[in-house]
Amino acid sequence: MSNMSSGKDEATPRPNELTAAEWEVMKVVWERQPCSAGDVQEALKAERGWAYSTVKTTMDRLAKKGVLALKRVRNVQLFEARITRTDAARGEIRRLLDRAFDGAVAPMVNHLVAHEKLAPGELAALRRLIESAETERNV
Amino acid sequence: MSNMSSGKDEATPRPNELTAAEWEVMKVVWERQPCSAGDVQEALKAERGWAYSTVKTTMDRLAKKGVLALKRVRNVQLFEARITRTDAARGEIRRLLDRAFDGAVAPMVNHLVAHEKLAPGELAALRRLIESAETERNV
DNA sequence: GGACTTATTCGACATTTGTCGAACTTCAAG
DNA sequence: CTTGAAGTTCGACAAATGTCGAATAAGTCC
Repeated sequence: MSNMSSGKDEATPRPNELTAAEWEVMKVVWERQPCSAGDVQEALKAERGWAYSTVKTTMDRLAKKGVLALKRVRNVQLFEARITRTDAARGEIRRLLDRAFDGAVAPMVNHLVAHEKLAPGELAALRRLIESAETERNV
Repeated sequence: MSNMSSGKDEATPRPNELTAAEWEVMKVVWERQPCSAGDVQEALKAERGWAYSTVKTTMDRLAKKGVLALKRVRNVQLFEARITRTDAARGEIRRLLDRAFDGAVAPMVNHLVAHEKLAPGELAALRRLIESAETERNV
């Protein structure tokens, strides 16, 4: 017992988990890929005061992890995401789900709805979303 | 500028974030607190093969962080949680929310409902939960 | 070609986390 | 008091993360 997903291993044996810093740069990459380390550093200069090398190191590690693809054009390296933001989010959620909610989705959503602030309209939107999900199931 | 905190630093300046290992021991503590490091090690012996010192170190760090309270009884130390599991979950969710969803709750719930597997009944339960939340708002 | 501007490469360092083992302190008994 | 078992303290270590700066390599322009 205690197994996992039915075999389907590709180039990413271990789940793609991004660290805080990695998320920061990935967000920029997803927005303006393909882009160079300089582009990202530029974009983040305001919020984070990261030095070029900090950003570059993070991106290199990301590339080593297979999260970013890299190709050179002239003397510049252009990075592109190998995973979508949704994929990354899913990995993150899985981790949280396992760590804090023993893998159960419902309790987590429950917690979100019960303890986090949701704008009035968001609740309605969520209800609609769930309703459509239910309908989908019953079709 | 940027920062004039009306001096109010106590024991928990920064949000309580627990690491994977810490969650593991905290889950046990929440279940059978007050308890000793030995108790926790015992309880986790099956799943994790952790040595006593591993568990103890983790608990000490937790205590240092202020997440666990400690009192001695004779020559034994008994630990007790200073935060509830819900608090911890909230901290975890906040972190994920900020990291991956730019702080927006709705997109996260959306993702959960749309991409994670939910048992048929769970959707209904969730819908009910949301409905009651909506009602609460309108009362 | 030389001077500049840009990127890139590498290696470093401080922290945090995951994991321990060895040495030492206490108690309760014999 | 002597002996153990049970518990505690400390210090270590490797790997992962956050962050850089200095030394290099590559183009660009006159």
